[in-house]
Amino acid sequence: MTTPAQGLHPHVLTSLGLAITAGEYPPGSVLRTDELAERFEVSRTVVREVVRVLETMHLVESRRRVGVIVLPTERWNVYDPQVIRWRLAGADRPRQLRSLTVLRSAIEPVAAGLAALNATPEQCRELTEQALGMVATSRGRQLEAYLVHDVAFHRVVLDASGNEMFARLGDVVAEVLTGRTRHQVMFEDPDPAAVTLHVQVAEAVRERNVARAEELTREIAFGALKELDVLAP
Amino acid sequence: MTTPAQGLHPHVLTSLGLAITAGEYPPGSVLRTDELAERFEVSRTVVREVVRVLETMHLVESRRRVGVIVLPTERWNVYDPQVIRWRLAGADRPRQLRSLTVLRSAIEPVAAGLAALNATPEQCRELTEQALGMVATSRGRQLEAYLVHDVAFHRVVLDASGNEMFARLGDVVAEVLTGRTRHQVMFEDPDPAAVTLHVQVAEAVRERNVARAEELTREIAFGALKELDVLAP
DNA sequence: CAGCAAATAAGTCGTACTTTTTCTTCCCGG
DNA sequence: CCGGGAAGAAAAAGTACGACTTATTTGCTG
Repeated sequence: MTTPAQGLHPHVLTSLGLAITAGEYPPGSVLRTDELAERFEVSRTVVREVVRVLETMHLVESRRRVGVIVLPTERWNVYDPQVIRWRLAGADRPRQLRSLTVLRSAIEPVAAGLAALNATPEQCRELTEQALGMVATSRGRQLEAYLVHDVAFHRVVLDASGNEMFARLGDVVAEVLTGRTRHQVMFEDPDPAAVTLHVQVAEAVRERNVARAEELTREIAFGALKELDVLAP
Repeated sequence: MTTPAQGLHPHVLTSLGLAITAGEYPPGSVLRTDELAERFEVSRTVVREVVRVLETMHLVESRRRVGVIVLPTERWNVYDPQVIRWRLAGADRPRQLRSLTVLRSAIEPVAAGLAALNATPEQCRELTEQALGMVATSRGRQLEAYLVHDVAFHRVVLDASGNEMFARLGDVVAEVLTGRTRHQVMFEDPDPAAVTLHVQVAEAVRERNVARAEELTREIAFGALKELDVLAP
């Protein structure tokens, strides 16, 4: 139940973070620092630091004479990679995966367009390489190897966009892709059409074809949405 | 120079956060906790909590026997509202505003499309109301009042999308719009074309016209990009 | 060059004290 | 007799300080 922990703070932080994001403490619940200190067998100092961190994630709010109050989901800092990881580990993983995939479908086409505008030759090369890697590993149950190339590909696109907000979404995309491979129904080899699309995106970026890079990426995103049946019934 | 402060922790946090995001300590700089404690005239306890918070924002990294190391920009949690506010207060405000506007241009059209699909009657009403408010305040130097409606409008769209990742971007959009009004060259009344577009978006959402809502919002975003000349020279 | 020893700064702990906020109680006036 | 408000008590977070632990680096020595 408890994480192995190297360092007390990380241990308590992940334990509490997981518990809260899992809905173990409904919004409005009140925790007390010394109660937590006792429960985790650490000093109040450690608990306080953890609470401060959870507070910046807007998972909780600390009020004098009251305690540490769990905040409703709408307040949570859902872009915090740690929060994302916690939530993906929990029960509403599917819902979370949908939200994030919709986000991807909005961001990645635009990012790809910008990448076609801004990618360095090195990035173009890297992109092509990863796309070819995807082709090479797309058959014969090499899902793990395929995943590595897939993640790398999307990361390069986001980086090459030249927009830092997009670039920082690399981790999120990585989580989504990893989650999909490992937990979704993906006994089959990847869709050949998707693989082809990736190769074509690499091409489009190399040829500085903004509209085409954007449109092709839109198709990839569309595929991902279909896979999770986010689309209307 | 120092913030008024209600509570030591917030004071030290904002001071240090602002200093770091302003580039006052270049990446790789090393701070020591008791040096900071002395400088801010607070106990090491408070400094440690602050450092822990800055650590979750990936502004710094704390290493034993070394100290607190300032991380490079690429590591920063640029989606953290606090970090955004700090950076918008600093020198690279223009660059920041561009990044965020590009992000908006990717997100908001998709959000508007989803809003057309998912908005409640109440949200449709709210949307129309804000759009009309924009019309009413778009002439005669009522920039502040106009801003209120503009912010509210975009917030409703993001909320109505039904996607929590989009919804949480409301604050970011608010910051961008506020920043634009207050610091950009905006002595003129708002562009009438933009105002009309907002009214039309409200219409499209009400009529459940997904494609039209998306396309109109894309035009709004395009206008915002043009305003900051993000577009290619 | 390997390995050991010392120095250093963060990590942890316990306790004492302060401050803010809320709950209780009691008194006064209506 | 009841309501309201002020004074007081209580509870929990916020802050401080000092002692001790532990990991890591540096540098010395064999």
